Amino acid sequence: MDKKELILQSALALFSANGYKGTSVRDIASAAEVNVALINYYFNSKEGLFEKVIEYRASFLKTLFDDLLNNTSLSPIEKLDIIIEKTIERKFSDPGFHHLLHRELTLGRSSELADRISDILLQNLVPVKAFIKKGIANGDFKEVDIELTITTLVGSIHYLLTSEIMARKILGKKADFNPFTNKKLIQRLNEHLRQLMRAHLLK
Amino acid sequence: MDKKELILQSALALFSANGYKGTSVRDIASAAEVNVALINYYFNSKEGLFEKVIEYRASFLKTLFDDLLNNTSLSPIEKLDIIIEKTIERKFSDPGFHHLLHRELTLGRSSELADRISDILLQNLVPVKAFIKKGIANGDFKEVDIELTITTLVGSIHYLLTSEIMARKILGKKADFNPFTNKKLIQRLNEHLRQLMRAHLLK
DNA sequence: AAGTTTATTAAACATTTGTTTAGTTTTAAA
DNA sequence: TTTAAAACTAAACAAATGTTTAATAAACTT
Repeated sequence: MDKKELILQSALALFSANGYKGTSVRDIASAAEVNVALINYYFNSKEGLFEKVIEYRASFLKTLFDDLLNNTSLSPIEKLDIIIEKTIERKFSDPGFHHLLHRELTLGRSSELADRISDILLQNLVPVKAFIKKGIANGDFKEVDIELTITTLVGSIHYLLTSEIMARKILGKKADFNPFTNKKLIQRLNEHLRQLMRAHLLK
Repeated sequence: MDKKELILQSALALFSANGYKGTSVRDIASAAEVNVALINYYFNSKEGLFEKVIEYRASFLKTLFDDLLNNTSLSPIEKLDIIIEKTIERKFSDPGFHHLLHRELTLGRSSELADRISDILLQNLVPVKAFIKKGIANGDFKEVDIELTITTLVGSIHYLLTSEIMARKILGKKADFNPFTNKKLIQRLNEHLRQLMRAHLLK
């Protein structure tokens, strides 16, 4: 198999689990079963690899709301439900990667990287913002604070994914409960956010 | 001044800004202007210092809702507003420390520490949970998903504090806007959450 | 004042870190 | 098949890491 790809995969897994500083290039090389020097050969530096890892994985995150939201056969409520569902799906599909992004974002590190990461996180929010704005203009929605409404939507999901231990404690579950893979929790979150957003947005 | 305290203060600032792995004991010693060996003398190890730092700062976070929520002269709506205000205040009072807690929580590190951190974060949510539960039983509130409602409240605030860059982009602000200290933003967030929670909870 | 604990220090220690070098093997083109 | 580029490797490098040691200074105790 392509060793370059193997390095990217191993690095993604290790960075996600242990953080950037918590992962050594030797850890990565060992996991990918390649020579350490190959990392510098392909990616110049550990930092270079890190950037490529984010680029590599970020492409999976695009869910392209645009088509859905421009579909005129759907009611605003139906569109809202889809937004909620897709946003949950995206975050739950890889909590580790989201942790990675947010961890680096909260550090005082290179603002160029922070800039790129925040762009990745934000790209899916732009069409949602436009959708709510349009809904208000149409009179479908109440005059809410658009930006903070989006923050609430994403923040609710994100906070539940903070950590397994945290989620278990909030929900009052036992140690055998895995919040990151539990289908019932995903459904429960969908119902909560649908209810919340309906009450918040609809007149 | 007490050198032990100086170390704790410097360590808190550096761990908050650069993360646990991103901070060396020499960085801390240098900032506190003490000899490196003093860290091990007082705290045995870097890890030991880290735990003491969290303990040291966590005590500031207790806002004691209990008194407020047991005050019968306040209406449920007034209590709700206070909860929102105090929760925002607490998070905004030290975003760096919250970042520190959450960063370590998302890592696969020692689950004993993760346990303690999640307890710190959760301690203020317990009385809120009881408050909503009581409100539902009284008929003041709708039958909402209590745990996820709390998640929404805290998650909304937390997400806005993810990073300065992120907050600026979400809100469409320029580089000179500091979301962490901006009083207007705090007020705006208060208004948003009041509106949101009223629509969500009240019949 | 003598003795004893506590506070503080400079230096050394053993690992681990990311990176480079200089060489070998493999692949592919001419 | 010769040649050149690409892929890969073992070893070494310099710097940074957390921790310990052995010694000294300061602060109490008796």
